[in-house]
Amino acid sequence: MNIVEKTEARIKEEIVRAVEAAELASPEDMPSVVLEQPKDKQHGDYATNMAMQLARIAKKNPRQIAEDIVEHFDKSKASIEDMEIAGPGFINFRMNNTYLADLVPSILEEAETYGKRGEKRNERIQVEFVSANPTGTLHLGHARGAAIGDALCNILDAAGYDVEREYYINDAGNQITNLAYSVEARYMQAIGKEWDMPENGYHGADIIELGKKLVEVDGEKWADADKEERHRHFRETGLRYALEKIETDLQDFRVTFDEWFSETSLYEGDNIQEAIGVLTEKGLVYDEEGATWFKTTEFGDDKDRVLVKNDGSYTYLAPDIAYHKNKLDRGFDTLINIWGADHHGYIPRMKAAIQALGYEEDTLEVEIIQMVNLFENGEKVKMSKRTGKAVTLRELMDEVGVDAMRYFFAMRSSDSHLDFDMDLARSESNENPVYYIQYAHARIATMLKQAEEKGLHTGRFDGSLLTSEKEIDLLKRLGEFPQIVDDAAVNRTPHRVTQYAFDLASNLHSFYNAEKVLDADNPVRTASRIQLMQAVKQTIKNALALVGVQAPDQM
RNA sequence: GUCCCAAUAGCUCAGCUGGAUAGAGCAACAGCCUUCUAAGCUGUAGGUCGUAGGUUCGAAUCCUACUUGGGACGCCA
Repeated sequence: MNIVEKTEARIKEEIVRAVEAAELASPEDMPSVVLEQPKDKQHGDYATNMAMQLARIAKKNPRQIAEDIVEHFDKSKASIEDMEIAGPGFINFRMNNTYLADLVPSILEEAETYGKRGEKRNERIQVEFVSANPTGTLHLGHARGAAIGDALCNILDAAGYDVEREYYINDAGNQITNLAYSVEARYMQAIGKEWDMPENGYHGADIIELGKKLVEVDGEKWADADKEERHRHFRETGLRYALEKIETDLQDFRVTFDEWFSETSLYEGDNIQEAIGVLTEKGLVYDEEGATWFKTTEFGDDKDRVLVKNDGSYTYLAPDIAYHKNKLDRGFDTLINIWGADHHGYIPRMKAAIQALGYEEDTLEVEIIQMVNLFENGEKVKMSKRTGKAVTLRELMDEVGVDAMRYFFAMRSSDSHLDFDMDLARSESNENPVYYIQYAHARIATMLKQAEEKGLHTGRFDGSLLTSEKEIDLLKRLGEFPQIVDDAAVNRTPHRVTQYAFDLASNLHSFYNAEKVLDADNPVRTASRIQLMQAVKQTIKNALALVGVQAPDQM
């Protein structure tokens, strides 16, 4: 806990104590204390609505309750200068804000761990995201999923959860067979044979290229090879090639995974039969019209779902249930799946599976990522100019850079559609929030460098000199950071962090224009402000790191 | 037809699990560089929170119905 959190906790404790002392509520009836920072500074530094919450319990007028609380409140318990009752019964606290300056040395000491929770929560969370089929390149939907998923993982980790990132490789279905046949066809064509592409083949240029490459590597040795062996080979190489490409794209996008989980591995073990077995034992499986069904309606789904088709093969759901059983068997407390909006209809049956396997419905959380629309020159970009197909993650990365993409994709609540303005993302101006924030960081870097050149960089820190309005604003903002991270983690809302970085940058720019840091005539204040700047710089960097954005020292 | 998400300033969006006069950014208007990066700052203007009900001390927030936009409703993955 930093000094701000400690102070807030102390105020809350004292509110509870005062309520009890005034005999307004017993401990059982005690509402949870809400302490908020009023939007309007006129209302003080903190406010609580406790009196209103108690109105029903104490059966008294809220303003009268507020007076009782204030009467029994010991102001010396926290750095409280003044209290007042306002509006319908708010109690406003005006703080003696000098305590805030203690933040600076503590942030500098914590450095890159500032914002991170000290103690672990002992909760293991697995986040599965991207999981794009290995049959093509990653497009923008995957990119947003990757940006939000990775940011969420960073945030959960910072908030004290044990996090594992996983990518589920759909390497077992028909699509992979099609991929194998497509690679085979391109290989054969590359050595001059007439060979038709499969009906649902992948016609992308990359597969043509792969065909040629395989000829370079192996010559014509596969032309007359045993059919089964040949198919296995093209299947494996096609897969490996596609996965490598995906992994490279993601790495360049600064997203890495702890685990790449293969669907095929579920088939190799007895996992799918086992999972179906568990459901069968519970009487949740039946046969009808030659297929095997899972009674998902028992758990609120619209209709029951097929597990085994009448041709004996599994639907997608069957291995997916086995997969989730596997995840649960690995001992995670919570599973978070990040899915595109087009998969939301799948949630009820997957939640049904989780419950059928004997777990609480909430053990699985599904975060739905809404669609991305690209805009350029004010117009919607439907297709890539280069390929005529959907714009890929790689293309956009080349166009606007990773920082802009990571920030833009994470900056909106995930359940709201995202309009991605390419001109804005590329723009090097204050309109672009990424530049705005990075510029704040770079500005500080410049100041620090000059301070060093002028020999002003060393000196005693005296927090009592940081009392201007802008300095207090900055300090308050700095103090919020751990709580923001915590909120973003608990509510699964990474955009809170992008928002915070922007607000902090805004406070910095505002301070910068109002006050001068480097002042040779005032070395102690200069040293104190330099350390404040270092704390701001560190915090901006930490916040950006959570969402995968770099913090350069110069622009 | 059923289900999910959205609807807040001209535009793009926040709104911290029900609180005070609903906030940012952009666009508009008016200012600020002999001073640490003007890629910045300060100010003004801009709102019936989609509509209608309901819940209560109090609703953008919770409930119901409706309207509009997007998506999903396979023995595809």
